[in-house]
Amino acid sequence: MPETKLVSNRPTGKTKKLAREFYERSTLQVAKEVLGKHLVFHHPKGKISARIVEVEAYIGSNDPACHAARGKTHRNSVMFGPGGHAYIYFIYGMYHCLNFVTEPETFPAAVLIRAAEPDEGLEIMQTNSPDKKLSALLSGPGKLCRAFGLSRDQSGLDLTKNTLYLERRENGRIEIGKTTRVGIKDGADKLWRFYDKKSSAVSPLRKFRN
DNA sequence: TGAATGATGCGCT
DNA sequence: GCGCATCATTCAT
Repeated sequence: MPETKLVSNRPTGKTKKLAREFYERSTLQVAKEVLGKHLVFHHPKGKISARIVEVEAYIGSNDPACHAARGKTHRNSVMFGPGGHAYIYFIYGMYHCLNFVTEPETFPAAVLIRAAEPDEGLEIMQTNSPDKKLSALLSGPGKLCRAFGLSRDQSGLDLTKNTLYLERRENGRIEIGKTTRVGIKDGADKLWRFYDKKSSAVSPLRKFRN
């Protein structure tokens, strides 16, 4: 968890950055409210941002699909810490997934960021990704991390600092769709996947119930 | 248009 | 060794 030294070009004064209190609440609540927020990453090559449109909740040791279900390990230890940190893990030999740790310290839970709409830093993302089409750049958790250049090296980053964080840039309501989570075996009954119904950037439709 | 599969490497039993 | 919070490709309908 290196604290990358990068200069923030965020304007001083009134900040839109979400604070610790946003994350240290009920995971389902945080998951729904993350929709429409902007994910910002100060990549070594420049600023990248995207509007989050699809998430999933993984909640505590009683959720069999949650990485914390079988206790604390080196990999998942970030989830047991305070909310407002990044939990990034390596999966399927070639992809990474980005999560925001939620709930107060010792309660292991997180929100998986599954898809977003590209905003700033398009060229950087296109350089990082073999995909050139904007619509496909961030439409899936593995692709999102690849385009952003996020890996385990960034796991544990404090989202209240200036490298990786969330911003509130819009007001108004979002029409939220609710389905089962993708790609899991246990806990598949829970409707803990949330997405912006108006967005076309959600991950490819597989077999969702609603 | 949807199901099946291979790629690829780490974390944990 | 086995399984995995994925994705792109291949093959069948």
